[in-house]
Amino acid sequence: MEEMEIDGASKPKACEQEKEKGKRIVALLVGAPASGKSTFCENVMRASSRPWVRICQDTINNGKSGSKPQCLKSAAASLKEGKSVFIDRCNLVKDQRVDFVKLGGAEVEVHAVVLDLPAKLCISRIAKRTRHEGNLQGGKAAAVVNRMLQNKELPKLSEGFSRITFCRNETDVEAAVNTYTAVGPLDTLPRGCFGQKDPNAKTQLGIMKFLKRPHETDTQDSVPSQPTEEKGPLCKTHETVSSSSGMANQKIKVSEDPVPVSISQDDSDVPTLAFPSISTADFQFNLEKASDIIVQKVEEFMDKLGNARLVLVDLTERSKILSLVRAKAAEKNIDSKKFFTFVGDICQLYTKGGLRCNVIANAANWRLKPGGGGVNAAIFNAAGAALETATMDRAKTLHPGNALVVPLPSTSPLYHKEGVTHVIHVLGPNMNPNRPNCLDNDYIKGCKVLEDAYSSLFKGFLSVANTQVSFPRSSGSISSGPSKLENEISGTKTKSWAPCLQALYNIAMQPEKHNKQVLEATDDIVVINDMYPKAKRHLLVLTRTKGLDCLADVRKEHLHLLKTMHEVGLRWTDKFLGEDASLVFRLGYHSIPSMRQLHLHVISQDLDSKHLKHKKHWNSFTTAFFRDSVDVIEEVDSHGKATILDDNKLLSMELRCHRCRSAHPNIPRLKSHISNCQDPFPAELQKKGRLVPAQTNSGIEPLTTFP
DNA sequence: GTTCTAGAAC
DNA sequence: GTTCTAGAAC
Repeated sequence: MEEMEIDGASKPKACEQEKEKGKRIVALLVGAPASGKSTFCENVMRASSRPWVRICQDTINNGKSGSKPQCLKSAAASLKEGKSVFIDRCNLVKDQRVDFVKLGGAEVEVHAVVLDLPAKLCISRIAKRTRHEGNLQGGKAAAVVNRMLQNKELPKLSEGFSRITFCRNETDVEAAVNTYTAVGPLDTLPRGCFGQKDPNAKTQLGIMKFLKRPHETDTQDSVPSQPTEEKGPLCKTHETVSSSSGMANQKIKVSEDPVPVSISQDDSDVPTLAFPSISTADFQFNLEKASDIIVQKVEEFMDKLGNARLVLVDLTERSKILSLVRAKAAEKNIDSKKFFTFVGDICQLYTKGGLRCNVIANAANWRLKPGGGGVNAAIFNAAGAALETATMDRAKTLHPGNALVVPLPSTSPLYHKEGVTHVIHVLGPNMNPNRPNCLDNDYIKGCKVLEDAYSSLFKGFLSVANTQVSFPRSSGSISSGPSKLENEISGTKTKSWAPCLQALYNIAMQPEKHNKQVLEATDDIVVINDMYPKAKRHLLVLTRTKGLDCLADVRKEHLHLLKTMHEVGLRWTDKFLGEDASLVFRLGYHSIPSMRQLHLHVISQDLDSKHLKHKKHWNSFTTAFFRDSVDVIEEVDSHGKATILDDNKLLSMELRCHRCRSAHPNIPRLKSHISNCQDPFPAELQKKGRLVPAQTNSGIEPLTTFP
């Protein structure tokens, strides 16, 4: 069909049909390692309507690094298919670029995008990438990056580029991403040099685009105003109620035309947290009590807010919680500039409501996963995969009363459409018996948890508000707070080991269906052998309580259960010790388990098993990551919850013998050591019955049992 | 949770 | 060349 040659050295000929497609683009990324080249490509490709292909020398060879000719060949082939290509390799000197420039022709224009970021930023990113490996990559990386940058030759138009974009900081990069994202299949970009390099440079499109009101942008997904498509109550409620009392709904007109009406120009820079009422929807928390708590907590935080604002949001003006809160806030004379209620969709506050909120709160579930309904589903939906990834990078679970601040990657639609820079997940108390951790109408506990939830939320917001400018400005003097670095997170990986994650849960729920594995079952617990024992004897005591998935979920009401599990575990150690008196046992929980459903490990301290293969296996049983059952019981008894040591460092710590504490370079050497080490266990372990030996040897305190 | 494997470490 | 690990994939 098409006749052009794919040999990189010969320029492709245009044929008539192709003119209709618009010109293809070869965009050479130019930048040091970790300057963000791949991220740039991914960010553009995620949202662009133009067919792009990223040609990455590091992965072109079936995921392995390949050669320049391979890249050239692949680029030519993609161009032939009508696609535009990103050349994702350093391209720091002219010689490395020249062959790619030759791909250009009548129907193919060649661009350079220069990610000329500070060397120290690239180096720190590399260090970050490899830090957990515990080697000295950081130092080496610094030398490599510095040397590469010393020899760099910035591209010039005279090399044959029709357009060069220089990015000197992350704001420039964002702008360039926006610019390239907006180039549709038939569009072209202005020719020339853009960015600070050229004094005659025109202002970059990207920044202007952002500063325009959203309906004016020409991004691919902006559609003509069609109010009939709107789903939320906003389209029915055209004007929010304003009361003449001290506390009012912010007076915003929402017309048929979804053009936002700014409250005032100044407001766009005010750090603003929009939050839904926590726990009052699906979790069925009493509205009166909830509104009291909201107002009380808002009042507490009022004088810490500075110029920041809090906005309680609900979908409908008939919202009971909004009117309750409004009335109570008015009663307390709370400054309505700093705190007000707002009717609208929390995912479209700016585009549909004209309200700028740089931070929004999500009424999350304990797993921090999308789904369910209501606000959680809506926010994850609107924010895209980037939020899910960014969230999972920070935490896997959240327990009631807590909040988790997640900087929103700039790739998220919520970021570029709504100006949301952070999402704060909050989990409140649950009064709905059909949801996990139901408090069974215990409002004493419930109110405490809800108070904690709002405190955590507002604290999280303040930490964000204090460290960043809420919205990009035209001046280019954007303060790049610490959170900016987080935009590096690239995000489409999703984890899908759900089936094995559920295995323990399934057994606990239906032990009768797992006869072969179950050693013992009562109404409260199930005992099984660990499927991959990490010692001669290793079994698990599972709770059968629904919604009790891990140690973080454990509260005082589970104290009796914890004691039962411990007693059952001890009973099994008796049996094993009768068979082999040389064994010593330890009973405890992993701080963050991999598998769902709270389970107590009962594990012999030989730690002699072919299944113990990795550092994290070893460290999960021999560092503070392993929480001794006796300690957990004591902590839950006295503080209502157990200490969770959720620190990846613990699992990647150096390998040390659990008896003599000597360090070993790798698992095989460690194993060979422990097979001979006869040292006594550390004194710490010999206290409080953390160790369970055959009999009470001298020096080891008697077992702790729980009546 | 395990398995697989590239590439680092030796 | 062989051993070992970390990370991806499942």
